[in-house]
Amino acid sequence: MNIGDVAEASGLPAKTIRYYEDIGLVRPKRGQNGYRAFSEADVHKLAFLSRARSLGFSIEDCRSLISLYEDRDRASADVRNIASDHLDRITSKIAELQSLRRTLETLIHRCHGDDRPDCPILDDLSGSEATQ
Amino acid sequence: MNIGDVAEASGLPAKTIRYYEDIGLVRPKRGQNGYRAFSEADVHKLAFLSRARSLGFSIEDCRSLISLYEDRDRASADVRNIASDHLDRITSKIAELQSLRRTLETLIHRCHGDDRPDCPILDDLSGSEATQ
DNA sequence: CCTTGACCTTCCAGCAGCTGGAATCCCTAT
DNA sequence: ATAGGGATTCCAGCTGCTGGAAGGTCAAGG
Repeated sequence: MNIGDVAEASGLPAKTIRYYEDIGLVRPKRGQNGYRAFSEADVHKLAFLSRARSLGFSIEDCRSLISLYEDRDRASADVRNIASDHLDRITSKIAELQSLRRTLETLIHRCHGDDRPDCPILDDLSGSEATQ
Repeated sequence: MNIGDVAEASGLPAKTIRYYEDIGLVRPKRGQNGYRAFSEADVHKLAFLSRARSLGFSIEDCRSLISLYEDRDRASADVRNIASDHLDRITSKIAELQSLRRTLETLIHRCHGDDRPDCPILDDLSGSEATQ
């Protein structure tokens, strides 16, 4: 299977697949013409990567997940730990963004948003203590 | 004022301040010794940047915000638009992360997390349709 | 006067995870 | 023979810094 077909099958751009080869996530064979020749297992792995990346796992997480996937003697706890850590990071990111959102909402709410220069948003940014 | 003092005063690392000069956000003068010589206005601007960045505004947003800040004839609507767009981006990012979080929570919840290899998380990633 | 140490300078490289583009090669069909 | 649609490599760039090397500067102490 050539890279274009694999791209279609896995949902990843060809560029990304080449990149994944670069960093050692997949190791397709090569034909006589120098083209990458992907096996079904390669395609499956790339689909796995596509799904894991879409769930926000880092490349390094993906590396670990794949090696666990390929290890028939794995402990599911190892997988769960990776996922839990990831979940924790997402949870704190959400909290952080929600805090930003609250602040921004307050500032935007206070600003008239008309053609006059008076602006509580800029006041806040410039450190004027005009809170209220 | 030397860069170290400004770093302290603005809350930005010296490296970052140099970087901001590189990309034209500040333009401190230079002393005979080649050291950057920051004015009070520079320090104020850097504090502004520090605050704006901590609110998640992009560098390009900051550029716009600063030019609005320095424009006495600005319309507060322009400021508010930048902030609103930013807020929208944050809001959709939050939604995206929350959706990820729900998925991950479900998967993690289903996984025993013991020393056996059986793992619904990997099943999901590998595309097995074992939903349930 | 010399040294030490804390500062400052520039420049180059690297982080994550791709993505775009150029130059070139290969394969198939007409 | 040629045209097109693949494929290949390699280099650069995105965001926003950050670390590190190699060197210049300054103030204080011996």
